[in-house]
Amino acid sequence: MKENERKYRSGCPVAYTLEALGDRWSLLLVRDLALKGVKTYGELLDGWEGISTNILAQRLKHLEDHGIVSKSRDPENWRSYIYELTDKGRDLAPVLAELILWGGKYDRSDDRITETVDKVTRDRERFEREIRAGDVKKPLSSPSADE
Amino acid sequence: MKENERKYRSGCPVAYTLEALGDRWSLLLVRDLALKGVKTYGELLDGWEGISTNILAQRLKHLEDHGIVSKSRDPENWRSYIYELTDKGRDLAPVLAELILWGGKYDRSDDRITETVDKVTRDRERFEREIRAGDVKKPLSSPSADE
DNA sequence: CTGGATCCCAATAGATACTG
DNA sequence: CAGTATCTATTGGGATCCAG
Repeated sequence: MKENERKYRSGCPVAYTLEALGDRWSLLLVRDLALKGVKTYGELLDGWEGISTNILAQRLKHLEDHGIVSKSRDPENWRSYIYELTDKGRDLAPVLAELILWGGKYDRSDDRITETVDKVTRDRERFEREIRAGDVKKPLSSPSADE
Repeated sequence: MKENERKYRSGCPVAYTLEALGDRWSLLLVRDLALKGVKTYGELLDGWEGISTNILAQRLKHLEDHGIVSKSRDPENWRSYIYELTDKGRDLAPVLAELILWGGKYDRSDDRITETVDKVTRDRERFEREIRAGDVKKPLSSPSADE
C-alpha cells in the first residue's frame, strides 16, 4: 500500500515536510533518535508515551522510505538492529529546536520542560551541532523517570 | 469529546507541540493563515490540496481550543467569519520557517518551491517579522496557480 | 531474546451529501 | 457561507504469533 502520497504535489515545501513527518508519531521518533541515546526497536517501544508495535514498525518503515532513518545490524549484538538518523534526518535539528521552544513557551506544566527549553534557549548552536554530529548520548530531556 | 489528550503528559515540549499540531492538516492551515491572505472558511477550503469540510471545521475547532486560531465575525460581511492566528499562532513563524527550509532542501521538484525557499533563506528575519505583524497579504509562495 | 507480522476491534480521519 | 450528518476508510492499541 502506498501510504498517503495522494495529494501534496502542491509546490509547497511545508506540504512536502508534512507528508514525511505530519503525523503524531514520526517527529516523536525523530526526537528520540536525535535527543536520547535510543537506537533499537525495543528502546523506541517503551521510552515514553507508548506506541504500539505495529505502528512503530510502520512509522520506521515510513521514515526509512523517506530517507530520514537508516537501519543496520548492531555490530555488537547481531540479533539487534540499529536505527539512526540519516543526514537528512539530522537536518531536522532546527525543526526540533523550534518545536521545543514553541512548546516550551506555552507549556510550563512540568519542570523538566522548563529545563529542556532553557538548555535549547541558552545554547541552541550546541544543541543543533550535537544532533548533527550524531554523537549524542543523553544531552537533553531524560524522561526516564516516568511514574 | 476530549480530542486526543490521553497521553502526552510526557514532560516534553515536543510532545506538547505535536498534540496541538501533529496531524496532516493543522500546520497547513497555520501556513495558509500565516503566509497567504486567507481568512475565511471558504478560502481555507479550496486554496490547495483539498481538505474536506468536516475536517476543516474540526481542525479549526481544535486550533481554536489550543489558542492558536481565533474566530470572529467579519465586520465587512456579517455572514462570514474571520479566522486569524493568535499571538501564540504567530509564534509558530520560526517553526514554519524551518519546515520550509527543510522541505525545500530535499524537495526541489517544483520551481515554486525553490522560489519560496530562496525567499525565506535570503530574508528570514523579514519572513518571521511579517507573520508576527499579522499584516501579510501574499508575501511568499503564491500557489494560486493550481492547475 | 529482539524485531516484527497479524488479527481483532475501538477510535479517528476523511469524502460526500445535506442543512441553517 | 459555514458548517453538521452520515457513512466508509484508515489509524492505532493490545495481544499474540512467528522468524532469525
